[in-house]
Amino acid sequence: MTNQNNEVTYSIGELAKEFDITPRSIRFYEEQDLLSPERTGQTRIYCNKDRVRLKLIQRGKRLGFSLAEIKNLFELYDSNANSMLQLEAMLQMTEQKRAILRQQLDDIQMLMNELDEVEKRCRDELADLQKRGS
Amino acid sequence: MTNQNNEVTYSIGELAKEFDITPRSIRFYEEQDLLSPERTGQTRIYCNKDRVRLKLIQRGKRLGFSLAEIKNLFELYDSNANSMLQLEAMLQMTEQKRAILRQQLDDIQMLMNELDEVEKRCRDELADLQKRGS
DNA sequence: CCTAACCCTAACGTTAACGTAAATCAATTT
DNA sequence: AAATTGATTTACGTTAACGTTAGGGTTAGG
Repeated sequence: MTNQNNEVTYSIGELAKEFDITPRSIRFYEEQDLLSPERTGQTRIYCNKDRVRLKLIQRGKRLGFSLAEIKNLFELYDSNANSMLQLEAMLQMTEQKRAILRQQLDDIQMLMNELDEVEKRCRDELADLQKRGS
Repeated sequence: MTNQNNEVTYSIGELAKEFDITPRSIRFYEEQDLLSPERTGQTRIYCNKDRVRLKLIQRGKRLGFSLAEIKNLFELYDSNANSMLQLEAMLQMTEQKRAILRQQLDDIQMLMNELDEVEKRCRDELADLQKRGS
């Protein structure tokens, strides 16, 4: 659907289906101030910004971030800091998040290497079995 | 300390301090079958393998894995599969985990890009303020 | 002998992120 | 008109990963 400004809108059910989550979750995110959809009477109307946010929420969760941290990132992104102090605080925040991401990159790299080993051992065993078997 | 085989051992307190967690957590991991330390009477004695596992647990948690998934990875690694079926199941598992890690890599890349943007906007603002201020 | 610093078990409490159930309302469909 | 479909609020239930408290044992030092 579209609203009065000809923007695309979504119902809670549509978004739930698209992102494979329940309406309950979407309402919960709103309760936690991660979303703030319009209303038509009682029913919620989601715009494209809300949809993008849902995507970001999923991404954050895949990285093991809590909803509070994700909200924090939203505020970082939306923030219109105007004082030097605020701006410097923001730079600190971005650097902090960056550190976490770097750590995760390291972690992933190491885990991948281990998976390589497991897989190699596994393939060796398989080859061995086939040799014996034939 | 060292045990009868001249291997290095640790008390629960030492490991707790080293990894900056509580003894409670370490005992909980044992309850969940992620650790299985020796005992001397009632008190737990941890060897180097246990220490390594704790490191892996931390890493898994940083990536947002549940303790059950981490245990799963341990089993993957320790497993001495011998049948073709088991081996193929293991290869499936490693590929599955790999897919998750690839997804996380993508997620991290995108988040990093966004942080870049936030930071850039921030620096521009700061430069602007300083120009005005001087 | 007493205290401090460790260790232990047992068991209830807590927080995050929803799940689930009940009761209601509005718009279609049959 | 009755029933289905999809929305709403309210509120209690659930799971994971510990935190916390209570009660008790043992070894080193003063």
